[in-house]
Amino acid sequence: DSFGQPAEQAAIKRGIQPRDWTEENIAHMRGQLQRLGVSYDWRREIAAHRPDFYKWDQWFFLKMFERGLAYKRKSAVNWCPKEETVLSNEQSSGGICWRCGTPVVKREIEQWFLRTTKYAEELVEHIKEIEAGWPEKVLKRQRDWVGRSEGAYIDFAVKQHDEKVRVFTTRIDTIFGATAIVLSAEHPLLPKLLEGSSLKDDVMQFAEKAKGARAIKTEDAAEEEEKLGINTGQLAVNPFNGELLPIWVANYVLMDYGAGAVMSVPAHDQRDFDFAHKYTLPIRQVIAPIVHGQQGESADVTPGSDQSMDMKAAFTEYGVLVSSGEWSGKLSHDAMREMADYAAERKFGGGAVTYRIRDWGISRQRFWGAPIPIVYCGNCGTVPVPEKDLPVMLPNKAEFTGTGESPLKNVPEFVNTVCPKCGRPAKRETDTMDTFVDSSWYFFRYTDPRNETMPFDPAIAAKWIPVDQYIGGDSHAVMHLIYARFWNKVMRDLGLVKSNEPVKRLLTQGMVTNRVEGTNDWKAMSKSLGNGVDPDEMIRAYGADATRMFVLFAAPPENELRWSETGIEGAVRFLRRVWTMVYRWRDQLRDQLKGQGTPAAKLEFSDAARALRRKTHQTIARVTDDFEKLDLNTNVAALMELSNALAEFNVDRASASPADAFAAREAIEALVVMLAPFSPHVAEEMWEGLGHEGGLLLAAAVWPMADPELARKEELEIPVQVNGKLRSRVIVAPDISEADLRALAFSDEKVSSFIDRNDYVTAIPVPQRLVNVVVKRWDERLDEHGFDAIIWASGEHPVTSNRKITFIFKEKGNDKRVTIAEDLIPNKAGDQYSAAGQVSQELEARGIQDVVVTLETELNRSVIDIKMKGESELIRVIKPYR
RNA sequence: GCCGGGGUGGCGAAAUGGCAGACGCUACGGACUUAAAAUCCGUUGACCGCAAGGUCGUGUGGGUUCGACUCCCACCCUCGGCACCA
Repeated sequence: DSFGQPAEQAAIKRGIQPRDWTEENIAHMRGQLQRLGVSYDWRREIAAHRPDFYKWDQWFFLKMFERGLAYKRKSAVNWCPKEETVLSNEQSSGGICWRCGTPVVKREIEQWFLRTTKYAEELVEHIKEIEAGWPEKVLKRQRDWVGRSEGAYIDFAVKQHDEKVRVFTTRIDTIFGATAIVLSAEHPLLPKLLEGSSLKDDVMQFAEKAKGARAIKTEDAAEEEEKLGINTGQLAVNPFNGELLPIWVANYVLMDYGAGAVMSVPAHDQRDFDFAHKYTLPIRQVIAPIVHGQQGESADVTPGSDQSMDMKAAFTEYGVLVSSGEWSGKLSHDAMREMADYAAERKFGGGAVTYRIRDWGISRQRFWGAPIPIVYCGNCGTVPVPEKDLPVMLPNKAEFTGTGESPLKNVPEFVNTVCPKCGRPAKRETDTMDTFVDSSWYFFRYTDPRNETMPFDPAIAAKWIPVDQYIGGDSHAVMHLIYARFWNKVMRDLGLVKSNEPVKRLLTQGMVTNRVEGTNDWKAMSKSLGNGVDPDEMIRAYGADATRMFVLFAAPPENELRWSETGIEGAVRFLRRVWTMVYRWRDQLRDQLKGQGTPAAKLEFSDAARALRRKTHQTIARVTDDFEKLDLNTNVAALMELSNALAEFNVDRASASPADAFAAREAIEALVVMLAPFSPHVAEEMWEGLGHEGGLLLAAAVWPMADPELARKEELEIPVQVNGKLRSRVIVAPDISEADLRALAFSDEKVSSFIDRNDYVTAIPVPQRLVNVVVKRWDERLDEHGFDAIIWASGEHPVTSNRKITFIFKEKGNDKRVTIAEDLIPNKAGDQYSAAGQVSQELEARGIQDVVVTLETELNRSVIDIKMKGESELIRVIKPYR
């Protein structure tokens, strides 16, 4: 993306030609990227400023021109009246010329536009095709940028004129509350309406002033500006009720959105409300909030009256219509639909969709961009340059004065040409294209970079496009990424691509920022701020591999990375450790490396070797998966873990047995291969060190495959919680059943120590993860369930070594204790049932329903289950036999 | 003002609703060294305890859940975007 401002600025400042400056930079950066080992396919390098590329910018322009997608119209630019030049937004910041301090004015000049508005609907609609792969924050900003909004147009007839004022509203349901019509200062109808009016001069003067004020307001967020207006003295007719409304002109109505005019409904729009307050226009409430079926009162409120005091702000929500003729009593949403239909039937309006997106102005009064391929002929007018004459070449040299005018204007060989139609002398367009034009489609050119007859061959592009993964900063969330989507749709309609969207997955990469010296600000590195870090210096100090690894390890890619060199030593150390292992172990692993070792199937692996192999295969699986998700930082962490595991698996053992050697070789080879994407140079060296010299380069080696069988854990250490707090751990087989896991938790000694004799206990086993033993007091638990009585398990613990169980009920609000079951000895099957049965009976006798009691004895424990009403879960009293 | 992202040790950061702090940096202690650097070993969320161990802890307050950094509600702070879009 080599066209644009910086090259031209350098030309102005240093008297160097943009082309030379640009080519120098490209060469420099190419060198840096290569030194970093970034493996692009350099045969596909392209640059926007080279004629074989910008020729196609021009070609696309011509195609759009043919189809009416490129057109010219007058449009405002920032203009310094003293220097008579166009200023960029930055140059006119604060409303004054950056050089001479003269107040900036808006000036209308002819400019070229691309009709992005034609694709407004698709730009919203097709979001659903990409939303799975794009960050929500980007999609949100794109939706806002397009700014689709549904509403209605309404035409208001102007009294005593044969004219209509059209307004757009999203709240047609409030139309009975309209108390004025407000036009933009730039409204084209304004002069006509004022003809012959005594107010003409005053109003036009106001309009001029309002326009001027707007011009000065540049991007330096004009503070909440006061709403100013003037009554034109004209009246408009509300088509819904025939009411006459005064027509005003005001500074807060934008010409280039909707219809350039609004109906003012002070009661239900905050801006209209503010305006009405200032100019004491009536405020009439026609929407009432829906409150418990009650409908609010409607009221005509004039400022100063009691009612207007009540209303501190507009009520902008939906509600119920009041004082709205036949629509009174309807809900906003129904009314909106019906009223739009009503207007359509009577032909004074109807439902409509508007968009906030504007056509894309691509004219730049600059040198360093693709010339717009247009010729102006005194005879034939605006004539497109024929395709065969492309590219329209930028001249090699120009004068850079920095006055703000296109330097092309002062290159006669460029400007003077002949008309392609009639052959008479003619002049070229001297504006060049916005650089976003280049960036809108450059990646398509990668697929077919040297094509001389087309921008790219559709058949070749079809293999690559849509892009699987696009990476860019979120500063491009709207401009570039909207234009690229627009361009894709244009190309689709030209038959060049099939898909609606150019990019399936988008990663918005975070900036690498650095402190700006002398401040506390962290800003993206840049030359002008002097906070850059030279990659070459990093490479010199730490090497390309450690630099790469550190940057990828330090934070996830979408985070901002605040630059700091503390930490990069860690990457150096890590690589050095792996390096040392490779060269220290290569002799012990020699047979394995030569492929002469015993095959794995015939080897007996020790526990440690099996553990190492497990780690190896787990790491392969994790790294492979994390690459797919672009979780590169955790990816590096995984490699470090494998390296740590290898270091623990020490070298003497590796030399001791073929099985250990096998495991070590497997681990270290996998590690080296997986290291390659991060640190390619050192990995390649290590690969050679592992005995692959003369064979395939590591860059061409096969990515290791994870064997799930080997990655599987042989046993698991399962944490045991009591009431959510970690208390113990048990070692289990990975396929242990829930029941066994539960039993194991109950029998754990540490767990038992948290269980009081009068508690009841249950457990939530989560296979592979943990067990949570829930211990509660019986009374709490029963209370929660609304039982009338409290059970105590008393005397000896419910099932004890002497196997005596005693249940005691304590009635609520009564201290009397009632023993319901005593001396139950669950010994044989029959006894169990009778014991359980006895408890059930007693419970029922006391009016406690829905309780199922079972009693079971297992090898080393006894359990009483009591099933509470409405619960599937068992509450257990449990005690292991001693 | 509206919209969006984010708030976890001294720092960068991990954690399909299931052991908070993986991995690394820093710092501290130790080994090696005449010494330093490098390297290696150990400690490193806070608090209590000689220890075993315990208590607290993911911005704040509530909620859901056997269980919440993770889900829900309200609020605070912060970064970013938009800012008269009818």
